[in-house]
Amino acid sequence: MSNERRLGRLTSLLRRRGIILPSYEIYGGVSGLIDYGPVGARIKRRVIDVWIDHWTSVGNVVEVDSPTITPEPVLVASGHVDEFNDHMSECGACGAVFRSDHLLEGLNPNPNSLEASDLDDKIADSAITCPSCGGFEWKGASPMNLMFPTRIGAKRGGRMAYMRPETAQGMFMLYPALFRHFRQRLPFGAIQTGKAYRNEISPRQGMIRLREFNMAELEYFIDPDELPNPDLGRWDSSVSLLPDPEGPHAGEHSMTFGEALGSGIVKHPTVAWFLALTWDFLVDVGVDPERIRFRQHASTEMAHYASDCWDCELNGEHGWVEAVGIANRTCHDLLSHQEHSGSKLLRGWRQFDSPRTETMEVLTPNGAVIGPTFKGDASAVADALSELTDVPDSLPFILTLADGTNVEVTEEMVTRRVEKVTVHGEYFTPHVIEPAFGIDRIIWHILDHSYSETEKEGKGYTILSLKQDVAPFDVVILPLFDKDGMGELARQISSRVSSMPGIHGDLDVSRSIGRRYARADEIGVPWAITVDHASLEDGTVTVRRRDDQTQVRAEVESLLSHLSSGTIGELF
RNA sequence: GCGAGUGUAGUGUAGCGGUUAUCACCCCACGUUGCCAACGUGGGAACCCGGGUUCAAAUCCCGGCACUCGCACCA
Repeated sequence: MSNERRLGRLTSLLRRRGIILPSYEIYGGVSGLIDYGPVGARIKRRVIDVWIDHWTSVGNVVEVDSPTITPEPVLVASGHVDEFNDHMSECGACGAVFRSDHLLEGLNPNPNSLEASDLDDKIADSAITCPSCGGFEWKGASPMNLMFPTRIGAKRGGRMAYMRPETAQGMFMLYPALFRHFRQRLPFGAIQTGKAYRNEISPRQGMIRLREFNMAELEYFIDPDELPNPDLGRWDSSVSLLPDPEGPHAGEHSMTFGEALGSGIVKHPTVAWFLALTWDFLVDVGVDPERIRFRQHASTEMAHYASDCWDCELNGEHGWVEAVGIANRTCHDLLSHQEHSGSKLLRGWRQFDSPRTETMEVLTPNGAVIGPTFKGDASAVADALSELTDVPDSLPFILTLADGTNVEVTEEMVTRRVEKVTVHGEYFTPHVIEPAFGIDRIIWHILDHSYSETEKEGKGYTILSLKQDVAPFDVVILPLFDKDGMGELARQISSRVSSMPGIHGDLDVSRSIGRRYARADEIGVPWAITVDHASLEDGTVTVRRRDDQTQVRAEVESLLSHLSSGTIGELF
């Protein structure tokens, strides 16, 4: 079976069986948008459920949910409005499109900060020709915003907004509530799953680059001065790491997460811990461990907010694809939101082990002199004195007020004193470690890695070996024939299975038994229960295991209890 | 966004100016069948969208949309 067509056959299967399909197909389809069909939606739901369980079980992580519509100022503060507004120049001769600032690379100190007209002028002044055809017929530079703009409010007065390009900002907005929820004690984290939107120029590769996609992000807030000491010993197998190609460890390494942290390749212990937890999650949902690797961003490709960034890449039909990004965003976001919004709630409190007594020299203003001397400015002078950190050794001296004016402060105006203050702690801006998961890309690789084309009695046979946790159905119930009461018994069992919490069963009565096994194998149902003639007499059924197609006979009651406890495997 | 190629039932395809639009899988009903895509009979389902050329268009031309590949883009 030819390997280059495997991608096509897998895509056909996904469409045929209602897993992944193009959106709005009867209207011609829209590039970059996909539907999860009846089977795919179930897989997606379960992948997300596993993800939420995985992170909330860390303990100090809670789930939140915030809007996808985001007011512009939030995204100005986060840097997305600038970062997503690259100007593009189009060659009028050959139609090629380039980033305007890339054309000016090396000719202008900071081309990224220029307006469209400035860019056009610079390109004209520098006589830059089209790298593609050598022509000189540039059309005007125009901004290409990768966010979907919208307005909040009807008619003209609406506020400018964008569909969120990531879920993270919503969690930063909730920081004050989280800080209260966790009783003002770091570290803690918030997770959120949901849609994010990026108006990609040309989405390609099926569900790898989408315009509307499913993200799952954790923002984990830490005190940068407290380095945790996570126990990485339980991850004892080696993983593939590709450190910064411009750094001292360039090249591919195979080592444990503990070794990666110990050697300094991974800089922060929390980052190392999250790399390990990410690996666990991916393996749990059925990604092939041999096709996972972690790649560190070079400092030149780092996102605008990150100080250390690792991509978790998965290998499949589209090559190595970034599926998870784990970034140390430091205090960038909270600090920027603090500056833009003026809020003082975006900080943590660091309690000292024991209160510190600090003695400091202060100059206490002498109102009787300052008042008459400075009149209206007197209170500004008093304020400036109280904020003085370095008290001058000698008087008089020149004091700079908040509005920038300088005044002379003489001996009579102040009293020099030594003050003792007891400080119990200090405010700081927490740092954020963010694992961001592209759910669609992960689902793609689960499907890719689970899809196997085998032979059965000389004919091609397809199995999707999904883990039970992410399979669309836990079990399919099949009467051997839909007659003699076998169909009725199967329906009874099916309705009992359906009432079991967290268990999904499917009933299939049409066509031959072999065909129904094949249909179930093709969408990854791990177990099949068959009701046959013996079932009518002694209350037993057969249980078939998808992965090796073996069957055992079991009592219905015992089978159902194994099903609810997730231990069907013990029957074999 | 540019260039090239490709769009036919749910899937894979044949047809390349005039066919009742081919074949297979598929799906449904009935029959048959004592466990792995069995069989019989009957049935269902398609020319991407819009314009043009022509007596006649799935077929030729133009535009749009989508997919694949290359270039560019991918915070």
